[in-house]
Amino acid sequence: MVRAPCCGIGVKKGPWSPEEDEALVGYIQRCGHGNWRALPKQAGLSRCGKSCRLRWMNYLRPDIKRGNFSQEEQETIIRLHETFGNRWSAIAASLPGRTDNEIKNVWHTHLKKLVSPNTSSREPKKKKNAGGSRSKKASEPITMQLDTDSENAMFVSVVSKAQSNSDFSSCATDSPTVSREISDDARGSFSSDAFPEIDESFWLDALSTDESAASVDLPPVSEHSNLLVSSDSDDMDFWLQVFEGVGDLQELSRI
DNA sequence: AACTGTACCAACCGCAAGAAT
DNA sequence: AATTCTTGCGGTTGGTACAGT
Repeated sequence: MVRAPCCGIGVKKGPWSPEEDEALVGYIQRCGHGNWRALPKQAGLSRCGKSCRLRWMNYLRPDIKRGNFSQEEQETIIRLHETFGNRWSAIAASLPGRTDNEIKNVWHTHLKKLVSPNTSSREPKKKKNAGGSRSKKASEPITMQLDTDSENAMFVSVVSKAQSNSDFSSCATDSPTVSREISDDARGSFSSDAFPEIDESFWLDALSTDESAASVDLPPVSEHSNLLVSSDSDDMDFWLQVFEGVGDLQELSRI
């Protein structure tokens, strides 16, 4: 079968400008994204639909949670990677607000180093930055601490001495509001400068009025837990506790 | 202060699956 | 049933910031 070329000549590539973001967000807010291929033309963008979709899904979506990954999220990724391998979308489905692309990046830049190199069998191929690099941050001593006493007894704390208060904040555990703050900060200049009119209410409105936006809402975490552990009942209790904890944090972060 | 190398992240590319015709 | 179209996914790359020398 012949696949139509994604991007024709004259289609812009590279980083998105604030104006383009604004056009894309504005269009999706008004009309949704029923047809990604037709969207760029209708929105007045010189981008291919694929690029628009990626930008929306990975950055502009209102439910994106930006900022550092909490220890719980990191641990969840590690454990889910044990189950799913490189099925990033499946892992992302269990981490509300996180994108597969972001998880993939975090895995390759941080978490992969935490697990045994032997687990690379799950990764079919890799050609770039295959170790041997002089690490500034991630190669700091890492401790995997199993907490057997606290309420979060099933969490394995992944702690980097250098990252504990830099790369990876403990936002989700320290304060449920911090992730929101980080998210807002991390949205960068366009949301606060180029998009002064887009505030929290905008995203809430977009979520409530745009059915397409609503379609990306993730089902309750507890539903995922059933799927996740269906093949490994030994982990059932673990994941129930993990996702209950994450779910609670998500709820709190919305307050 | 300048240079070099690494880490990080956003974005692109190609493939595959599912939907539509 | 076959073909075409669209979307979604995973792998990979390029640019930038920053730490180390």
